[in-house]
Amino acid sequence: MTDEEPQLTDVPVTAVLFALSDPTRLDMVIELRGLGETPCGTLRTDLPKATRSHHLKVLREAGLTRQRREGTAKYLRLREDELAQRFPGLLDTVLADAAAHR
Amino acid sequence: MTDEEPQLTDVPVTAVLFALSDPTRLDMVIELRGLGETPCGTLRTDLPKATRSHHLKVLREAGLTRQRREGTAKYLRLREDELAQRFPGLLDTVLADAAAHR
DNA sequence: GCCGATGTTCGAGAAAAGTCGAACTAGTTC
DNA sequence: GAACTAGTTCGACTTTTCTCGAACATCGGC
Repeated sequence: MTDEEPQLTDVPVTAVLFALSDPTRLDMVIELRGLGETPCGTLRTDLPKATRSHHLKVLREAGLTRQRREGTAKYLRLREDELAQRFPGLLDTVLADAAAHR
Repeated sequence: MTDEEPQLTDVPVTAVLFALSDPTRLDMVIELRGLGETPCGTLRTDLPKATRSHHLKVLREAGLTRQRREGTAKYLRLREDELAQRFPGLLDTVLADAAAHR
C-alpha cells in the first residue's frame, strides 16, 4: 500500500539477508553502489521492467534502498550509512566478496 | 549425492546469505553457536526431524556447518573460522543483531 | 541377528518467489 | 489534452522452497 521505505529497525535481519541472497538483486546492489544515486531504469537493463521493478521493491521493503522522485524518473540510492550502523561491515563484506568472485 | 561439505570458496555468497535468511535456520545457527559442538537432534527440537534434517542440509551445503559422525549421533559445528576468513565479521554481525532483536 | 537411537531420503501437498506481458499511473512537454 | 517517458501493478504461469509422515540407513548394545 504505502510507498514509504520502512524504518531499518523494523526490518528483520532475515529479510535483509533474503533480499541480498538473490543474484539478480545482488547485481543490482553492486551496480547501484558503483553508480551512487541513479534512476531505476539503469540497473540490470537486460531484464524486463516488470521484473526489475519487482526486485527493486524487495530491496526497498528490506530497507536497503530509498527512492525519490525527480521529474518522471525515480532515483534510487543505497541506505549505506543506516545499514552500516545496524549491520557494521555487512554490506562491505558481502559486496567485496561478490566483486572478488566473478 | 556426496555427504561432504563443500569448500567454502566454492559456495556463492548468495547461497550463504540465503541459508541465513530463513528464521528457522538462523535459530539453529544461534543455538549451535551457543552450544559449540552438538548433535543434530538438539537444535529446534520442536520441529519434526525431517524438517530439521532439511534445514541442516541447507546449512551444510552453504558451507556453514560441518558434521562428523560419532557412534549413532552426528555432531555439528559451525565453520566459524573459515566463515570469518572469507566473510569477515558477517556471522558476528548477523548473530549479534539477531540476538538483540528478540 | 534383533532392537533402539539418531539421521537421511522420498514423496506429496502447500506456500512463497521469480518471470514477464499487458494495462495502468504520474509527470513532462509540446 | 495528446503523446512520451519512467515505473508500478495486475494476473497468470513456472519454479523453488518449506513441511512433514513414512520408509530407509547406520551404528551401537544386548
